[in-house]
Amino acid sequence: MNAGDIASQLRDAIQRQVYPVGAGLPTEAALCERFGASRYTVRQALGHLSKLGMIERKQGSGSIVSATEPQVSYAQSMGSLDELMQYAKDTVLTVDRVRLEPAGARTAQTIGSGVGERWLHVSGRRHSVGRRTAPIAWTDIYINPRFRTVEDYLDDKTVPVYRLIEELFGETVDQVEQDITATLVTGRVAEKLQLTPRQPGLRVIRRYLGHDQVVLAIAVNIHPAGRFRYSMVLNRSVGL
Amino acid sequence: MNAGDIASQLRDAIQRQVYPVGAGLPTEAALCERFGASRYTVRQALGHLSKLGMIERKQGSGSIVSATEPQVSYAQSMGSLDELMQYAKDTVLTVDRVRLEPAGARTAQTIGSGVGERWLHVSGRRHSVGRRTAPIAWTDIYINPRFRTVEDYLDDKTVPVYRLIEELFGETVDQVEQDITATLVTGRVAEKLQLTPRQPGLRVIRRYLGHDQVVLAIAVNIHPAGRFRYSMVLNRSVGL
DNA sequence: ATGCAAGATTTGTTCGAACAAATTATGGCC
DNA sequence: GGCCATAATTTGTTCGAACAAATCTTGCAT
Repeated sequence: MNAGDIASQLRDAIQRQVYPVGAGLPTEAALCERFGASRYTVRQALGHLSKLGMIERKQGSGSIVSATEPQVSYAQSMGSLDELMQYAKDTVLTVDRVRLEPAGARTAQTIGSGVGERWLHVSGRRHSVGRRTAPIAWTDIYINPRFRTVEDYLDDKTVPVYRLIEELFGETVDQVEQDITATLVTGRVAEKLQLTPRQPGLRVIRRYLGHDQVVLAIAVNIHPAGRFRYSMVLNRSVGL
Repeated sequence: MNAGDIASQLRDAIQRQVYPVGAGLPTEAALCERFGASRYTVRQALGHLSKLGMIERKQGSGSIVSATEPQVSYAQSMGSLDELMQYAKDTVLTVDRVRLEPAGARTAQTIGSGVGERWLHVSGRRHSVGRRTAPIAWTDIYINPRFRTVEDYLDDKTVPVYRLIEELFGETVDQVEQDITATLVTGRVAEKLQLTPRQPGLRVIRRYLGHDQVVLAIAVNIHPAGRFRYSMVLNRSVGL
C-alpha cells in the first residue's frame, strides 16, 4: 500500500469518527502492521494528514485527531506589498510637504502613537505616471521617528516609503493592517485633488509593522470615488 | 551533517551565485558525497529549498535554481468566508424582496451575466442581531438561476446564501472576487437605511465563484459611512 | 501517599539499499 | 544529417534498520 492510499484510508476513518476528535491515532508501528507498509511510508501519510490540519503529532506522545475535515481557508496572496496598493509602480508621489511634527490628539488616535510624539509627516498627491490626469489619491504618511532620515531619500518618487525603510534600516515589514472606510472629501484635500467638495471617497489606512509589532509607518490615502477601486481575489486553500 | 545545515549551506551558495539562477544544482549523489550525508538527508534539504521557492526539481532531469532569495509573499488568510464579510454571524438579513428577474444592462454589467438572463434577485437590509440599531448595509444578492431553488431556504436569515448553495448543491466556493468602491447613498437605499440622502458609503461587491470559474452568486453591499469599516491584516510568509 | 529515578513507549532523524519513473545521452541505421 | 530504439542518468518512492529525543509508565524509597 502506498502513502496516498494510507492517507486517504485514515482520512476516511477520521471522518467516520472511528477516531474521534481528541482521541489518539494508532501508533506508527501499529499502522505499519495494519497496512503492511514500512514506517517511512506510514510517516509520509501521517505527515500529509498533519499538513491538512486533521491531526497533531507530538514526539514521545503520539498523534491525536484535531479535526474531522481538512482545514480549508481562504487566502488573498500577493507577491509584494506593492500589489497591496493596487496602483503599484505606475504612479508617482508628488510630495507637497515634509515636516517633523508632534502628533495631535486625532492623529495620534489614527496612527496609534502617543500624543506629542514627533513623527515625520509626508503628504502629497499620487498621480498616474505618463498621462496627465487628475490625481488618484491624497496621501498622508506618518513615519516612525526612528526612521526619520528617510526624509533625505524621498526624491525617488516611485519607491514606496516602506521599501526605503526596509532597505536603509534593514527592517522587514512583517505585517500590514489595512482599514477601508467611506468618507466625504472636503476642504483642502478636495482642492488638491481637483474635486468639487463633498464628493464621496475611499479612505484607506495602512499600518506597516515590523518585528515585534513595531509600527514603522502609517499611510492614510484618500481616493475620490470613480478614480479608484479596491479589488481583491481570495482563493480556497487546504491545510494550515 | 544534518538536513538543516545542508539546506543553509546550499542557500548561501545560491545567494553567492555559486549556482546562478537558471543553472543546475549538483545531483543528489554528488551532494551526498560532498556533505558526507545520506541521500535521505540531502533530499530533505533540497525539499526545504524547494518549499522556499529557491529551486525547482524535475524527475529525470535534476534541480535548477529559480531564485536567489526565498520567495516571500504577503497573505491575508481567513478560516471561513464569513470573515470576509467582517460582521459575520452577529447580523441577520431582513429580506425585503425576492424576485426572479431578467438582468438589465447595468445589472448584467455589474454581475457579469448576459443581458436578459433571469437571475434570482434577493434584496434586503443587514442588521446587528440583538440590539435595535440602524442597519449596517443594504444588500442586493444575485443568484445563478441554476441554484434558484435556494429561494425556499432563505428563512434562516443567519445563513449566508453562498453557504446554502454549498450545502444544497454540493458546490464549493473556490474563489471570491471582491471590489470595494466609494459611492453616494441616495434615493430608496438611503431611505431603507434610515439615512439622510447624499451620505458617502462603501460599495462592496463580492462574486462567489465555484469550480471552473462558474459564478454562483454575487452580493452587492452598500454600507453607510460610519457604520462599517473594512479591516484586513496581511502577514509576511515565506515560500509558495 | 508522594516524589523521583529508571525503564518503556512513541515520534524524530539518519543511514544504506533497491527499484520505478522521467529525462537525457548514445549509437546505429537509413 | 535525421530518426529511433536503447542505455545511462537523475529524481521519486519504498523498504528495513538503528539511534536520538520527548513523553509516559512503573516501581522503589521515603
